[in-house]
Amino acid sequence: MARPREFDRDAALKAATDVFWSKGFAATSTEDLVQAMGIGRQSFYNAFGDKRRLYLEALEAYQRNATSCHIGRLTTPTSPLDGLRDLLVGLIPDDDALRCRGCLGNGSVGEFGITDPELMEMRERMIAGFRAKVIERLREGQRLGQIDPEIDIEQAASFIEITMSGLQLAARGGAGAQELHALAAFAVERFRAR
Amino acid sequence: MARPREFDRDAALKAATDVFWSKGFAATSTEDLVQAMGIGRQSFYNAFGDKRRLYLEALEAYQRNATSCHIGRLTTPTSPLDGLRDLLVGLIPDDDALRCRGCLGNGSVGEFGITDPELMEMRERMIAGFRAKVIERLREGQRLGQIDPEIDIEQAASFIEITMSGLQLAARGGAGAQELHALAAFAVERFRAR
DNA sequence: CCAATTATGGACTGATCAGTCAAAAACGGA
DNA sequence: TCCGTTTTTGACTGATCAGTCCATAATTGG
Repeated sequence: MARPREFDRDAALKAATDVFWSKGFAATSTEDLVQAMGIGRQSFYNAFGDKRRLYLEALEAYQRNATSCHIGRLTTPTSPLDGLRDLLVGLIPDDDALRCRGCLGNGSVGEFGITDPELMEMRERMIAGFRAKVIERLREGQRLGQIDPEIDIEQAASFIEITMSGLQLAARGGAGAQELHALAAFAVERFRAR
Repeated sequence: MARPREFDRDAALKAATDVFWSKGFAATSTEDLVQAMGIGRQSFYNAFGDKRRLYLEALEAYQRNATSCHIGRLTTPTSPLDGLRDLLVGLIPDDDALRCRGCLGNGSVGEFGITDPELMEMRERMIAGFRAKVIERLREGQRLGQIDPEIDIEQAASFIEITMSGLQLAARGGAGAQELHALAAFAVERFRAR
């Protein structure tokens, strides 16, 4: 019916994601993008709309994937506290080049703050399911007597979230893998019942 | 000897800081800056070098001031745990417009990561004294039996730092003052000896 | 009052920005 | 083979970017 697209859309999206991830939105030019994606300018606009739409699509796919990984790490271990530790430790890649990119989602918060309603809507949409899983695991930990029964679960969940942000921002700032892994374990240990 | 400058350099620097703080480096144009600073273009370049030098100067002054405020809050209360709580709670302004700007230093980490050696040097220089004060207060807390003696002080200090980052990033993302104050208190409470 | 020096305002620079246009090319269906 | 549709290519757009130039203004020491 029509000429087929020559490039792999998903691969191009991934390449674009990597550029945004490393450099942020504002510092990334469309030239950077088409270069990294290996496609022509018009193909770029045909397939992805414009720079902002591409960013939104990249961020959405990134968050979806990241959340799924997080939930996997959180729920796989038998013990709730182990799950929480795997969640936090698993945020921090051993590979320097990966780790020092930090988190695209946090980058988006830092760059746009509350200025973009569409981004805020996306954040809320993405966080909800994940947060529910964290709460579930925290409750389970309290039920098993592994987590301090004095702790307020909602606050603990928020605390896990900001700890994730803090770890990832430290990673972007150049902190070492070993140090951050230890710090992740330290944070989880603060929940343990004694 | 020569014509005196007509504007207040410190006030102009403060105005520039506010713009960088809200929008980040890349998204701020020199036009934004001269507008906010209320000075002419040439005066801008005469007095501050260029956009990057101005950013470095703004960030340095910001960090110096912020660190001094943090240390004040940390050391004023008699009780170490109260000092740590004041430190974290004091990060979060009640005023919405202030709070949702987050922290310029964290913004710089998010925007530049490890790509700018001059920024990394500044970060290390700024963190050192503050971290020492946190460690001092933590040790005092352990000595007084207020802080869990099992806790490793170095890790606890790093943990305080990432908690600060996490809180400020959440503030930039639009989290409420009450929620973040409670979260700050929650974090400190994790240290208490029982 | 003049000379030296610095500050100011506004026009100007080439580079880069995001995004568009038009024509050629590659396909499937008739 | 030819048509309708979409992709590709590369040139092109006006806007904005960071930074400079220059003529004029304001100041102080001589």
